[in-house]
Amino acid sequence: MTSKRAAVSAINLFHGRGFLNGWSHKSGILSPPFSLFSSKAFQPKQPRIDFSCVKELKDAIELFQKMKSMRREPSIRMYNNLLSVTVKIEQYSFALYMFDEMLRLGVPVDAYTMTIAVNCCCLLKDIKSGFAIMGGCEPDVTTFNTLIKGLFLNHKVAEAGKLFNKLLRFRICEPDDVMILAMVDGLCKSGNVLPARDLIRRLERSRSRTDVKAYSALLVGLRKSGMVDDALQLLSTMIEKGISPNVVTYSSMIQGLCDLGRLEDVKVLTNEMSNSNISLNVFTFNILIDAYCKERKMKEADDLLEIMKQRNVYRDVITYNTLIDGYCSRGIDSMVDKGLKPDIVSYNCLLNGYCIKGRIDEAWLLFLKVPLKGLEHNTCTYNTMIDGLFIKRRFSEGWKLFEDMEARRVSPDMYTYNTLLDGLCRNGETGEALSFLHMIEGKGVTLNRVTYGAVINGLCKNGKHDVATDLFNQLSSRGVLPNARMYTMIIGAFCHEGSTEEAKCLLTEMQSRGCALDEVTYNIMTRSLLKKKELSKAIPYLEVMCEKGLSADVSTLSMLVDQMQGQTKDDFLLRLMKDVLPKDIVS
DNA sequence: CTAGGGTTAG
Repeated sequence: MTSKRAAVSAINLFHGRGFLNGWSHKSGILSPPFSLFSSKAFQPKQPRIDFSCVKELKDAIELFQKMKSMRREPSIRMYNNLLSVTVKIEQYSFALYMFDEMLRLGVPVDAYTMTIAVNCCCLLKDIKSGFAIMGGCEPDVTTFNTLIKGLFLNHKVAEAGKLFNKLLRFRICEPDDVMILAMVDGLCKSGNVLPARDLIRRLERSRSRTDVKAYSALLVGLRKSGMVDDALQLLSTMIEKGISPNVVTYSSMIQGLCDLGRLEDVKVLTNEMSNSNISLNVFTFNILIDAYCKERKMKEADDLLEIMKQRNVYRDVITYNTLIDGYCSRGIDSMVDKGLKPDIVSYNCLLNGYCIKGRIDEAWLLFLKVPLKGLEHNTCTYNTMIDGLFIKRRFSEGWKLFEDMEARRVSPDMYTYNTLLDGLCRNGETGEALSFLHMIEGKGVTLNRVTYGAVINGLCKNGKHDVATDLFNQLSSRGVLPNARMYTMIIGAFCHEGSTEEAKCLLTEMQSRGCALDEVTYNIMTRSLLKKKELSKAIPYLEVMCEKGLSADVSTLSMLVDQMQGQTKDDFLLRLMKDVLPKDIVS
C-alpha cells in the first residue's frame, strides 16, 4: 500500500517545494487501529440521520449544527455522509467550512473526508488548497484521481501529466481504471486526443488492459476532433481485444455518424447493439430523435418515440427540448405535465422555433418571460434572440440586446459574433464588419468558416472583391479551411473582375480539396468566359454540367444563345438546345 | 446513506 512518506515526497516533487507551508493540524488524526470501541460489539449505536432530506444549504447548516451538539459524537461516516450530500447540492464552500470545523474540533477525519474536501477545492478552482489538504492524512488512489481531474478542470494539463507520471515512476500508487479514465478524458477534452491514444497504447504494453469507459472517452475525443472513422476503427479494435462496448460507447459513435448525416451507417450500429443485447437508453434515443428532427424526418422521430414508450424508456428534459426544437410548436406544457421542469435550453429551443418562423414578437415576449420562470438568459438565449431580430432586419434592436448581454456579463461566443458580423454585412456595413472582425480576433476568440464566410460574402456582395480575396487568402494562416460556398464566392469575385485564369485555378484547387462544385459555381464560371467572348472555353464547363444533370441559369443561357448566333451549330450545341434550354429562349 | 468515472441541446 501507499506510504505517506512516498506520497508527500511525490507532492513535493510535483510542486517543487514548500507547498505544505501554513498547513498545520494535530498529529495523530487517525484513530488507533485497536481502540476500545473498534470492535462492533462495543460500538455505541448511532442514531439514524436522514441525509436525503438535505436539499439546500440551510438543511446542511442545520444538520451540521445538530450533529455537533449530539450527546454521542457522530462517527466519521456520519460526517462524511453529510459532506457528501453537501457536495451533491453543490455547496462546496460550506463543505470546506465543515471540513475545517471538523479539524478544529478534532474529529478524526479519514481518507474519504479528505477526498471530498480535495474535490471541493478542485471544483472551486483552488488546486493549491487541494494539495495542501493532502498533508492531512494518507492520500490513496481515489484522492489522486480527484486531484488529476481537478488539475484538468483547472486547465493544468501538463501538471496533470507530470503528477500521473510521478505516481507511476515512484510507484506511489497503482493507477486504477478511474485514474486512466481521468487522464484519457482530461487529455481529450483539453484537445490532446492523440496523446490520449498514445497513453492507452503505452499502458496496454505494461498493464493488463484499459476498461470500456476509458476507451469510450477516447472514442468521444476522436469523434469531436472529426476523426469519426478512426473512432469506428478503434471500436472494432477494442472488440477484438475482448473489451465489450456498452450503450455509452455505441451512443457516442451513433452521435458521430449522425453528425455526418450517415444515418444508414447508424442502422449498422443499432443492429450490432441489439445483437449484443445492449438496449438503447434515453441518451441513444435523444441522439437519434435529434438526428431525424434535423433532417425533418418526423415520421421516423415519431416511431422512435413510440419505441421508447414500448420499452419504458422515459423521456427526459433533453428529449422534450429536442422535440420542441424539432417540431417547433409542441410547446413546453406536455413536459410540465410529466413532472419535468423546463430548463433554459427548453426556452431557448422554443425561442428558436418562434424566431425561425418569423414570429419575432412572440419570441420577444418569451424572452421577457424567462427570468419570471426563475431561469437566467444564457449565451444561447441572447444569440437566438439577436439572430431572430436580425432576420427581420431589426439590426439596432439586436445590437441593443448585445449591449445588454455584455452589461449583464453573459459572455458572447463565436455564434454571437457570427450573427453580428453577418448582420453588419447584410446591412452593407462591410467596413464596420471588418474592424469588428479584427477586434474579435484580438480577443482570441476561436472563429470558424461561418464567421469568415459571412464577412467574405458581405465584401463580395458589396463589390469589395479585392478585400474579400485578401481575407480569403489569409484563411489558412488562421486555421480555417474554405468550404465550397467560400470558393464559389471568390471565384465569382475573380470572374467579376474578368480574372478568369485565377478563377480557374481556384476551381481546380477546390476540386482537389474534395469540395463539390455546384450549379452556381459552374454558371459563374461559364458566364465569365462568355462575357469575354470565349465560347470555346465555356463549352467544356457546359458539357460537365450536362453530364452532372446541372442546369444553366437564365442569364448564362441568354449569353450563350447570343454568342451562338452565326456559329456552326455542332452536335453538342444542338443537343444543348434541345435538352437544356427553356422553350421560350429557343424560340 | 462513506470518496473519484465516459455519452445528449444553438
